[in-house]
Parts: sequence; C-alpha cells; structure tokens
Amino acid sequence: MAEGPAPQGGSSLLFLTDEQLRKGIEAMFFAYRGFTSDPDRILEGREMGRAHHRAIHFIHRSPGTTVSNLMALLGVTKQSLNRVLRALIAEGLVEARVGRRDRRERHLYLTEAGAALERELSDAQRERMRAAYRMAGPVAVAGFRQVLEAMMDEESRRHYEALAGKGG
Amino acid sequence: MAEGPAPQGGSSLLFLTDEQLRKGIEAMFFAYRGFTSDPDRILEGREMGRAHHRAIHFIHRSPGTTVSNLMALLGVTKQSLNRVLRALIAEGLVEARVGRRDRRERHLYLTEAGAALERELSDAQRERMRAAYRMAGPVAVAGFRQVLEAMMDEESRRHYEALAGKGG
DNA sequence: CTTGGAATGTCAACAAGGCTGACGTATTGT
DNA sequence: ACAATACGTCAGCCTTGTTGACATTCCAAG
Repeated sequence: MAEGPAPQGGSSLLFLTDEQLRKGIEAMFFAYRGFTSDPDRILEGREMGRAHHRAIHFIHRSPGTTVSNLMALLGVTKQSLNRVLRALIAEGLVEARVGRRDRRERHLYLTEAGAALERELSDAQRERMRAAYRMAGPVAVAGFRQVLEAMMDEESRRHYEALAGKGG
Repeated sequence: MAEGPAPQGGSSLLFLTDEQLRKGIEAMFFAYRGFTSDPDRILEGREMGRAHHRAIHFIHRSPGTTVSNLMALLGVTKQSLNRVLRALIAEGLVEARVGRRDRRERHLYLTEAGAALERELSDAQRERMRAAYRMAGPVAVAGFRQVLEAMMDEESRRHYEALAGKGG
C-alpha cells in the first residue's frame, strides 16, 4: 500500500502520498477538537453535552422535524435520542407537538429559550469557523468543503445535501 | 459549490456569510462521521474502540513517546489513558519500556502485532482520505488543510506541527 | 542523606452518551 | 379487525471520559 518513491507523469500526484494523507488525518483529529470545544465549554455547567447541542442544532435547522427524522440525521437510536429530548423538553428548550396529519408523530420545535441557547452555541462555533475561513481565504474554503463532502458516507451526504437545500 | 452570486466591491466576502459558515459546520459534522467509521468498524469485535485507535496511531507516529506526552497529545487524563494502555499491553499490541535516562518514565512502542493492527487501521482510514483527495484535487486539498489548521486551538496546532516535523 | 516534587500506576466512584432487548400505547392504513 | 408504524420507556450493558486519593519510584536540590 505504501507509495514508494514519488509518482510522476503528467499531473503531480504528490498530494496523494501516504505522508500527505497522514497529515490530513491528523489535521482532522486536531481540528475537530477545536471545532467542538466552544460549544462544549458553554454547555458544561448546564448539565448538557455535545448530544444536546447536536439535537438543538438540527431542530433549529429543520423546525417541525420528527423524532424519526432526527434519529436518522444524528445516527443514534431512539433510546439515546429520547434521553436527550426528554432533558431538552424538561428544560423548556424544546417543544414536541403532536402531528396533525399523523398524530403518532411528534414535531419538534425550539422554544424561545431554546432558540436563545442555539444562538449562543452557534455564535461561538461560527466565530471560530469565521476566523478560520478568513485566515484561509475563499479558495481554501471551497477546497475545504470539497474534501469534506468527498469524505462523507453516502447517507451522510444525502442528509447534508437535504439540509443545504433548506437554507442555502 | 460554484461561485454563488456575483462578487461585489473589492474582495467578495460572501464566503464569510452565516450561511456559508453553517454549511462548513455541518460538513465537519458529517465528514467526521465518515472519517472515523472505517477504524470503528475494524475495532468493534476486538473489544476496542476509538480511544485505542488514537493511542495506537500516536505511538506509531512517535515510537518511544512517554505516557505524559501521549496524555498531552490526546488531551485526556492519565487514568483514561492508563485504562487504554493497560488493555493494549495486555493484548500484546504495545510494549512499555522503562526509561534509561529517567527510569520513572515509560516509553511506549508498538509490538509486531500492534504495528500490524496499526497498518490495518490506517490503511482503511487512508483509503477513504485518498479517495476524497483524488476526487477533490490538489488545490482543494491544500485549502482543506489550511482551514483545518486555522481551526485548531493553539495547543493542538503545536502538537500537530511537532508531528509534522517528524515524518514530513 | 534527606526530602520535595515529578512521573507513573491503580483503586474507587461517577457521568455522559452510545447500545440492545423488551414491552406498552396510540394511531394509521389495509 | 388487524398489522404495521411512531413513539416512549424501563432495564441493563459498554466505552470513554471525569475526580479524588494514595502508593511507588526516582531525580535533583539542599
């Protein structure tokens, strides 16, 4: 599997060496730490964690989404999700309304307080992202997104694109 | 990904809109899932998880590193790390040698079996990364890395750069 | 030589957040 | 009427993180 000496030919494929790939892997690891650190900090002390943040984020993005939808989006079981939702509802951050067309479904919405927390969390996370984007510049940002999209599983990419259609 | 609407004034700052930042945030979330999925799959059934993968990765990268170094690199407590190391040593994947200069320190090395597992894990992870890199191309890859580096905490960046110096 | 502190290991207890399995209930569609 | 769906919940388990406390070993400074 190792690349051996540098490939040559028409287009330089030096960016595909094991060495370059390894740097990318380590960059992902360390960057993800930064990526999650600000929301984590905000949520600690509120007796909440990353799981709550994710639920809040996606309920904000898709108001009225159902429990099933959210399960698929987050890739967790209904039991895991239910624990988080129960806490969020108990805290008055999320509201679950019985579906009108199908009354088995629960449609999820952020309350005022929930929306406020969402803003606090995403402001922090966005601020870091904004600083990174600004430092790197628009061309780098385009590449950043391209590589991330190519790294996703099929199913994740479908979710990602469905969301992109909503607000972007 | 195209360009979006026409640029305006001097330098288009459209890539810094909340909308663009939000897409980047969601891309990170979904991409990270793909990023970890292959090693996770390999390790399940071996009674190991992501924490073991991380330890194996960094011991491979810095053979002879100490427990303290690894703690700082991984950002976990010695108790968490110790539990993982104990398992890895028990499985015969990692060897801890008493330091010669300072005999309080334990220097960590992969055994043959450990190196074999490391290869299996990183081959899988690298393969996904390679596919993503190839799809996106060298310019995108450069941008990808730039943005990730800009997203790291100071401390993470120091670790990242120290590692980069070792093999690249 | 003694002693302080650093590096490490380990025990106990706990929490978050995943998981599976099983069961119950309301509702819908056939 | 009945099967399937959407959801909630209880119970139990795992991994991986946390604190706190304590023992050991060793380096280095007084």
